[in-house]
Amino acid sequence: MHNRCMIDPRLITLRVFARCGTVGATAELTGYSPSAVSAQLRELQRMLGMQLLTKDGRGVRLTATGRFLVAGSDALIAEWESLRAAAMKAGDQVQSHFGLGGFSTAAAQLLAPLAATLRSTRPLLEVQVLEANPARCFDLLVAERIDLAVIVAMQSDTYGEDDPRFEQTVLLDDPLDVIIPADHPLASRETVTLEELASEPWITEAAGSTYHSLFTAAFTAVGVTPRIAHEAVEWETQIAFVGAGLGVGLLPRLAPLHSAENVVRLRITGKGKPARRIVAAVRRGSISSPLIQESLGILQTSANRILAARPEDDL
Amino acid sequence: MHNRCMIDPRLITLRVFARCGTVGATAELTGYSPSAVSAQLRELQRMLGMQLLTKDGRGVRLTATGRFLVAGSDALIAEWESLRAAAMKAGDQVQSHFGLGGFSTAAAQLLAPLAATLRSTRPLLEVQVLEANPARCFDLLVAERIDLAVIVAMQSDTYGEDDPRFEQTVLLDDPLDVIIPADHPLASRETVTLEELASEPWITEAAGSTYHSLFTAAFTAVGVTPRIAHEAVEWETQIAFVGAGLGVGLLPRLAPLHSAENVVRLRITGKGKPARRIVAAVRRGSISSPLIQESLGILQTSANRILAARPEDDL
DNA sequence: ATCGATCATGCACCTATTGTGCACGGTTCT
DNA sequence: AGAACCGTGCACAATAGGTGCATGATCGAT
Repeated sequence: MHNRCMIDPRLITLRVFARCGTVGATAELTGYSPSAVSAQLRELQRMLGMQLLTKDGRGVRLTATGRFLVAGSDALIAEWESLRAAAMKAGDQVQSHFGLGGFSTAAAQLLAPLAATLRSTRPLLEVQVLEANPARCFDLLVAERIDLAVIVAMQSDTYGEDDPRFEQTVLLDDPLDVIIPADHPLASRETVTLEELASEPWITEAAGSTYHSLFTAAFTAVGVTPRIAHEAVEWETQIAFVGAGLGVGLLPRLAPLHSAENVVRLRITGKGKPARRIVAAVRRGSISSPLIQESLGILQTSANRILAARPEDDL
Repeated sequence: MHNRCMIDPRLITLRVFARCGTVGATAELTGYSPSAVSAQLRELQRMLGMQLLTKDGRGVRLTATGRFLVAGSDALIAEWESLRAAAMKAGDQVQSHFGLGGFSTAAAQLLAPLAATLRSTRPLLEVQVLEANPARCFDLLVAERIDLAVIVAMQSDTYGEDDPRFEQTVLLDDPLDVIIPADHPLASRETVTLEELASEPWITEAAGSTYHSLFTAAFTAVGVTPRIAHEAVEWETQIAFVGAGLGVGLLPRLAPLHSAENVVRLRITGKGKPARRIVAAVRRGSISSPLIQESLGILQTSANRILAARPEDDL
């Protein structure tokens, strides 16, 4: 937790609060206790001589001044990250701690190799990996709990693609496959189109959950409205449902099917080739840091290796 | 000492160290003990994972990385000052502490009225005034011990007129007068030229001291090389020397002659009208802060009042 | 060459900041 | 009315961060 420095940690806490709106959630995200967050915010106001928060029902809310300060602090944070990165580069220095974040399949296939490589090339560096969904990864970046995140790009309602707080780099596009029961009439095919599966009962994530938008986007692209029969939270569960003959589903190429019985994975053809875009995100300004640069290189290498293992028409 | 905040105080300490070069001097300027400064710098290096200092003889010296960091931090500090000022303005907030610095005559004629006015208009604000020479005022600004300084502009070897760390505002030009013994042949005149006094024995500050450059600049402008007979540290002493008939001297209009016996003050005419320029200096970015703005207004008013009391040909 | 001056730093110690855990009061929803 | 939730105040504990003194290293002057 030594990462929170240089810029007063209380300001970082305020930024996290601005994101999640309650003291409790801020505490959870920053790793402090609620009382600590409360005390920090109070102290910050006292120190700056500004009223940043107002009572609002049973919670608290940012004042106009508070929102102004948070908005303006983006540039300040970026300035510092940039200076730090430049100094690290100029001085050929090494940092001691590096926090990584990512979702499960990314963690397995991209972050794990990255961590392993870094561990061998930089033995002094203590690498910490946190598994978290994309939205939380952004939160953790803001909270300075992690320094680099590998996530699925999504037009989140809270974090845009060009958010001034981050810089994002595309690593690879991960196509979505169809999984169907082994005894399904189409199971012997190599490829299918979504149109062919339009009338099937679909299994997906709950609406509003992390990757649900991938599902809807895929069908929107081809103008088909699927019938959602079942909902699952984990890929594993979804696979099991498909194996039990409850319906069909979409599964990203990177998500392993393991040796699931009774389930077949088919590539999707047709005009809409659904895919999820996997990107690396860092705090704005920090991208020129040598460690970040090296990490992005390693990630890109892993991504390229994955791409190289695919049939050409899939790239 | 709550003023040092937001940006890690250790970085401020590093900046002060970069200015004065030794741990001891940094300690004196910042108000810490030498051990504290040493510990801070050590901790800063550990935290950033950068080597900022190297042993150099019996002292320490900045590494290239250290210099880089210090240079880059100018923009960071300015960014924060700017954000803070904007937030104060946007939120119509008040700060609780305000540090002023200036040299003696400025303190008497400009800072004292300013402090008095602020005390009445903003009773909650605790104003602290520090008397210090211009170079030290800049140091104190960097060290964040003061927020505004009223000084004599000078082409210092360490702080230039367009230093990226400060913003300066001209308040007024304070002409230099000649003081001569009352029994001097020229004492009955209203005005003199420096050429007329070229052969007189001059009394001045010690070479290298704060305002000595004013003296040399005045004579350089008219191409005369004065004979320096005596040296004094304080204006009072200089006046006493003149009163004792030891020679003649230059005295800024703002410096009071009190009721010194045997001494006459004469205006200087001729092509070179020597003057010292009095300016207000603040940390870059902070100039748009409401409190700074109000202070500058008050100072300008005081300055205008002083100017208005002068004969027209002297403005 | 020696002695004193200067400078940075380590150590013992102390203080004050800043964290946690728990209890409490206010607010909203049912 | 009651339950759930949210923020905050308080006692207490840990730790960051300060001072003062002693020490070692280096430089300059005698």
